[in-house]
Amino acid sequence: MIDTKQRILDTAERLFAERGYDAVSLRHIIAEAGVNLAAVHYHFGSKEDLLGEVVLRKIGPVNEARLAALDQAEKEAAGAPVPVERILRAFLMPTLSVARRSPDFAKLMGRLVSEGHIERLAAQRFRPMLERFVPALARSLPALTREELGWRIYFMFGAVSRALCGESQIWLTGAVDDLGDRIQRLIAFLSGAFAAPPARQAALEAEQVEVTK
Amino acid sequence: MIDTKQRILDTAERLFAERGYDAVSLRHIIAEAGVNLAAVHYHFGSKEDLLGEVVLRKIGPVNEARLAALDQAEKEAAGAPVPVERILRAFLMPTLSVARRSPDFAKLMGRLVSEGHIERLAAQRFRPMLERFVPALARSLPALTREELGWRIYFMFGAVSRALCGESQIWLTGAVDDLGDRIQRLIAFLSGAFAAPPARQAALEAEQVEVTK
DNA sequence: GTCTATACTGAGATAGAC
DNA sequence: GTCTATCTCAGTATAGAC
Repeated sequence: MIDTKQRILDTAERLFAERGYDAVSLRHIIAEAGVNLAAVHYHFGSKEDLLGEVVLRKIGPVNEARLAALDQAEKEAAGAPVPVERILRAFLMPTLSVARRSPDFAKLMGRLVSEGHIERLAAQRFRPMLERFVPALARSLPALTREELGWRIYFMFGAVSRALCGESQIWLTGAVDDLGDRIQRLIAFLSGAFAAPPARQAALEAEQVEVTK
Repeated sequence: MIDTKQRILDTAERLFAERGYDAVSLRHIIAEAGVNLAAVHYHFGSKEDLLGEVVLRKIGPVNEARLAALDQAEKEAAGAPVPVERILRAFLMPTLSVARRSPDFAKLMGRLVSEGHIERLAAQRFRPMLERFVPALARSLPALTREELGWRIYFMFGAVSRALCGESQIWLTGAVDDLGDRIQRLIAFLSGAFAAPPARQAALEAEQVEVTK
């Protein structure tokens, strides 16, 4: 078959999205795709590289939509700093858009972010997008040092991954579980988080709570 | 040996903390502990259950310290709602305290949180602590519905896990990497996040950014 | 260049002897 | 309680057919 590679990619994407990376073996994939095990390694090299190609194929359009949304927001701001919430919307709404079409993929993305795979897998695809968003945020948040902002963005990804792949809130029961709602709540959460005054360095040594072993 | 179980626990804790759950095989553990492979399954049932016992053993004192710190904060508040930042300190400082003594364990905790293992493993150990912290937060944040607060706490854990186990910030170079600093920054970040006004439900349908496939 | 068949190593788990 | 032997299943590597 000339489309062996495509069939592997499509099947892998579906299975990874449905059940997660670790839970899906290459043998599951090849069985459903109707190809040989070694073909996977021939075309992709390894299971992790296969995951990488699955992700990269989807992440490109998302990041382009993010950049387009940021362009639009900056045009509307007409030279003034773009409100943080507006920047966050530009960043998160394309995710929601993709998630609506393939909800499982959003879960996979969340899982990959939380497991730290994304940074390694898609660094080159994220960089151009981040190189626009980080300065935009920096402009809108002049009170933050670059370092402080960097950490906040880092923390942000943790919260984003929860919004994307989270399912069980052990302390809540029977909560409505619409991804759109979650993203809205996330944007409110992050807007406040970025707007917070920077950490006081002096506070570090101030308090020492000891855990008695 | 009568201390086979202890030796397995101690060795597993060290290796899991140093290299992560997935990266450590039972065969690594038994080799270093000098016990038989089947002994692990006899005493713990499975690798995951072993991880559970390792975590539970450490998490108890941390949560007790958290509760004690919250008690102290409430005493100081003398009946008034405790400031959110104070509650966050009560929650996060014991983590820092443990992390200072065993930095690798903090990383393991962060990893487990981000992978969603913690909720399942330590639900019963977290519940009593959360049943104090959630109402305390609710009192200090009357503008938030219980649901909104629940999601914010959920998002919080995502950010916490990044602070605990994060290492590489792909868009920053040469950042100082002290865990105490990270926690301080995290507290500032979360203080703002919790204080943010609640998400407007109406906003959900307002904006539709399409990703052109 | 593509793909198949098969083998290799290491993982977690288990049955049963002692 | 402990240990040997073995099972199934994973990801990976390679030789060779087309």
